Parts: sequence; C-alpha cells; structure tokens
Amino acid sequence: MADGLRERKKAATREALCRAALRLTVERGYENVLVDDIATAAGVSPRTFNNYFTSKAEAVAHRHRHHLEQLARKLHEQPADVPLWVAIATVATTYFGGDEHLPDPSWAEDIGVVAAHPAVYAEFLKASVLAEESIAEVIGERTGADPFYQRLAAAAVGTAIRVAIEEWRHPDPRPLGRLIGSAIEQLTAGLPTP
Amino acid sequence: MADGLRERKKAATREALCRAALRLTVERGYENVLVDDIATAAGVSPRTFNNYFTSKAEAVAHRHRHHLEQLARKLHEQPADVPLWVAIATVATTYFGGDEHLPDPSWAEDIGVVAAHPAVYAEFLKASVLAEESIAEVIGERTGADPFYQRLAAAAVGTAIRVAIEEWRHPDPRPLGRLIGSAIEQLTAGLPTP
DNA sequence: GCGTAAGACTGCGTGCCGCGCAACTTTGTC
DNA sequence: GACAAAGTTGCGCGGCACGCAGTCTTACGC
Repeated sequence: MADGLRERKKAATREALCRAALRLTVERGYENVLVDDIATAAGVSPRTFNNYFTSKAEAVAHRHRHHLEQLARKLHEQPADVPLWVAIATVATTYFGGDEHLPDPSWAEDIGVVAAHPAVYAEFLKASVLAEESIAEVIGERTGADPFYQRLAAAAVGTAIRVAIEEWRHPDPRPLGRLIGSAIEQLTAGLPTP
Repeated sequence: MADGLRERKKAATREALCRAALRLTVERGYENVLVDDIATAAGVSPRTFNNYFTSKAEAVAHRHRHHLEQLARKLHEQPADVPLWVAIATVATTYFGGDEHLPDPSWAEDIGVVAAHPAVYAEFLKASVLAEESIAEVIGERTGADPFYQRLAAAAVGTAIRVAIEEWRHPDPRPLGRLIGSAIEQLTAGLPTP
C-alpha cells in the first residue's frame, strides 16, 4: 500500500522535523539550535530525529530538496508538446519566481541565511543534487534521451537555480524568477561569452 | 611575505593532512578512520587537525578542491587568443583525462569510492563549488564578462566535471577525459535534446 | 473482530567529534 | 638578541550520531 496511515504519519513527521529545523535555525542561528530543540518542536523524541535525518545540517537543508522535487512534479505536469527547455524555463521561473506558488514565501531568503554555515551549505548542495535525480527522470520521460544527457541536463537546471539564488543574495536587485530565467536562457544558448 | 617558511610549512601540513585523510579512507573506509589516525599519519597532534579542517569529511574532500584549483591555474596559462570554451575543454580533458598530468593517478577512482559516504559527498560538492570561485576569476580575466556570467560559466564547468565523474563511475566504458569533453560540448551547444 | 507479524518510537549508553582555552614553541622583524 | 606575531599542543567539555533492546502502533490474514 503506497498511502497507508503509516506512510502519511512518517511523511508528516519528516515534514515537521525539517520545518522546525529550518525555522529554528533562521530564528536563532545554527549553533544555537540543538537537535533536542528540533525534536521537541516537532513533538518527537530526540532519538527519533536520527531515524529521519543523519545529521542536523541535513534536516535544515531538506526543504530545499523538497522544493526542487516539487519542481520536478510541476515539470511532469507540463503538456508534452511544449519543448523541454521552454517547459523548464516556465516552471522554474513561475514556481520559484512567482511569489504565490511557493508554500513558504520566505523560503528563498531562509536558505540563503541558513547556508551561511559551511556544514549546512554542504548539505544544501547535496540536497540539490539528490533532487536532480527526480528532474533527470522527468527529462527522460519527456525526451527519451540517454541517461548521460538526462543527468547533465538535470544538473544544469540545478546549477542554474543555485547560481541564481546566490546571485540574488549578493544581492542583485532583479527578482529571483528573472535571475533563474536569465541563467537558463544563457545555458540553453550555450553560454556564449557576452 | 607571500612565501616565507611559515606559509610553506602550513601548506605542507594541510597537504599532508588531506592526503592522509584520503588515503586512509580509501584503504579502510570512512567509518574506520579516526581523526587521530589522520593526525598521526600526518605527524601532527589531533588538536591541530581542526586548525586546518572543520571536519573529517572536509579533509577527505579537500583534494578534489585542490585539483579543480589546479585546473583554474592551467586555464590561466592558456594563450589569451584561444576562445574561452576551447581553452576550457582543452584544459579539462587533458588535465583530468590525460593520465600523466595528474599528480595522483588514482584520484578519480578514489573520490568515487570515498564519496559513497553521504557526509563526504556533501563536502565533495562543497569543495567543487568553492573551487568554482577560482575558475570564475580566471574566466573574468579572460572575458571581462559580468560577475553573473562568470559564476554561471564556472558553475557549468564544475557541473560538467561532476556529472562526467559520476557517469564514469556508473560505469560508462568511455574514458573520463572523453566524458568530460562530451559534457562540455553538450553544454556549449546549449543542451539540445538529442 | 482477533491474533500475530512487521514496523516505528523511545530511553539508555557509548564513542567520536569540533572547538574554546591557556600554555608553550617557532617564525619573522627591528 | 629581544620583542611581537603566529602556530602547535594538551586538556576538557558539550553535543552529536547511532547501536541496542524494550514498548507501543499499524497492517493484514483468518
């Protein structure tokens, strides 16, 4: 059974844990949050925390992965006759740029704050790469391309979003959606030197 | 003084530490290596280890960063009249593909083995991104392009190498140099769907 | 329904890690 | 040669990740 009570409870706990981890870290700073605090905030024992995440940093970074996987879902829902990169550009700019679609509005800012800690930053990158698997899969469905292309294209998408977020936090006055769009545009143009 | 005894000693210690970390981890597996072991192997006190690296995983992944920064140096040495992406493709394929240029020949295999551990993998990605700063700088010198382009192009190079390494380890029978070349070629062509 | 097996949560205990602190030693400068 | 600056080291501590075993909850066949 893919959707029993068990599964939903687990998903809810994981959700509660990573939300609490991100929120508390934004509020107090990474060093001032104990895993006990996160566990308590999620209504679960400290020991259970490590049944879901292998490190505190991983929990904090997990929401980023979640959102990238949402992106893969949205991409999957795009009509099949839309060219791949048009679909990607559309989804990425609206999901991350269109402020109303995002479940948590301050997310982009939050991860920027949180990723200031080296350990969290590393996990943020890992989360991004893990989510690329989902994106690669969708690209495979759409194009039927070889696995190498799937992974490379998915990685390019992840990279575009990452660089755009970093540029946005620099800060670049342009809105995030526009920066992501610009990054994807330059990539699909073959990165010609301007 | 940029090159006193002090500086050289520090560099030597850092080198010894991350070499030992990588070697021991390849030999015994990440879990079976203590920081004490690494410190001892490098001829330094355990406490000193954390004066150079903030975590064991960081030390293990550091050689990857080192090699990417060597790549940036090689790129810098390329004649200025060579087009950017030709220079990048040349340097990347010869440095990582041409087996004789690499200081440690088994490096590509080693990082593959070592990155099996999630914590190390995260640090491996972080190392890659940190090295991108050096690459971005060189790209800036060569092209005079805006910072956004610099970072995006550098990130694309890092991504191409990462995906090629993962593909190579899958394993794809093609040699690593050729995979990197293919990745860069597809990127500079704008990732057309095959 | 009901019993049983599988799975999840929890408390406890342990070993390792990262780092602050305060000596001590080495390197660089005048 | 003396003084300042920087690096190394031993000590100690708080926290983290996880193995283990017991308890409670969910799933499923009858």
